[in-house]
Amino acid sequence: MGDPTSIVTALDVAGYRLTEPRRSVAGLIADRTGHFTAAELVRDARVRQLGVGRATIFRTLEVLEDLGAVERLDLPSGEHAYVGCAPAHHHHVVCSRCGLTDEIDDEGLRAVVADVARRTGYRVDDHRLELFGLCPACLDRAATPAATA
Amino acid sequence: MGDPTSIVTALDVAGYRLTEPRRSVAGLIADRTGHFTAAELVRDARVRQLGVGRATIFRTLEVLEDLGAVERLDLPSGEHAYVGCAPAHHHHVVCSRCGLTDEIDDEGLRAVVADVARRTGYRVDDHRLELFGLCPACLDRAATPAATA
DNA sequence: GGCTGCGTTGAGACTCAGTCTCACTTGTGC
DNA sequence: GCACAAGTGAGACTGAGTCTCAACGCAGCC
Repeated sequence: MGDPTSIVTALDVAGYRLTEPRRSVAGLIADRTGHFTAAELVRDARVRQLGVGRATIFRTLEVLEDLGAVERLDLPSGEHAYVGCAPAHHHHVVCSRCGLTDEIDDEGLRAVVADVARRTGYRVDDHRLELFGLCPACLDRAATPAATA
Repeated sequence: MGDPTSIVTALDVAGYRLTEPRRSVAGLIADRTGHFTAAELVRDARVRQLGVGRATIFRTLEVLEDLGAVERLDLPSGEHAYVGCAPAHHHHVVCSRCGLTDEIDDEGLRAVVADVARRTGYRVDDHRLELFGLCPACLDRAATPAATA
């Protein structure tokens, strides 16, 4: 995503302290294009010698998830991953090859959820939709015979 | 769900051996109405003194998931749970209070998925929808003032 | 029914994600 | 600059899930 400022701002606005470790984690997340696991951030922090502890990374991710600055995904493999994203209700389509994610708005799904609620009698409070497939770039690469090796 | 036969049959049809531990696990799953975790099955097996090992329960769940006889859910808490279900593509609505689950067919969602694919350029191969809320029984209970304690 | 091969099993060691505790540090308001 | 609460790092801990390996037992064959 490239810009840690929005994450830092979100923390500031929510009344959290802007500490050095939190800025570092924001930077790590900003440098990620696709989804990432907590373990990957821990590894990144170690490689860059940021001196940020494991516990801090988990805590910061938890705070950022609360703020909606990152969202948690459950990959088909069962892994828990995160993506940096805008703090509004939406869903993600995830490239199974390169890990790139795109945000999808809630528009079409709302009718589906309402329909399910009507048919089952449930009151639906929360929902999660995740789509997995190939992003346009990976589709292109897959279509080019030379690249299939 | 009440009937372990369908699970046992699914194993048989797929060419898996019908062993005593597998029948036991099928029985445990059949006795469950809502979702359950692997850890719960392990506990159940120990309580009923079935002599089924932890590893066997994990392995059997993996096989049954492959066969589509159970499906894995990711609860909002981050826990991995399973539900026994029919081996056809569908989704689940889960009661956050009692854990009851209902199956939803894929009907309305297909258009949403197609629309997302068109707009993002992704080729969507797989998707997962999970709805969380209150089942009709829990809604009733919540509406009865005496029961809200 | 007995034999045999190999798929399956249980026990337990292991890995790894995530949580918790606690003494120490640091950001922020005054 | 100071005080204090929020935040931190280290590391112990927990629990889910995996892996290994010797032993077991199901199912096909005679």
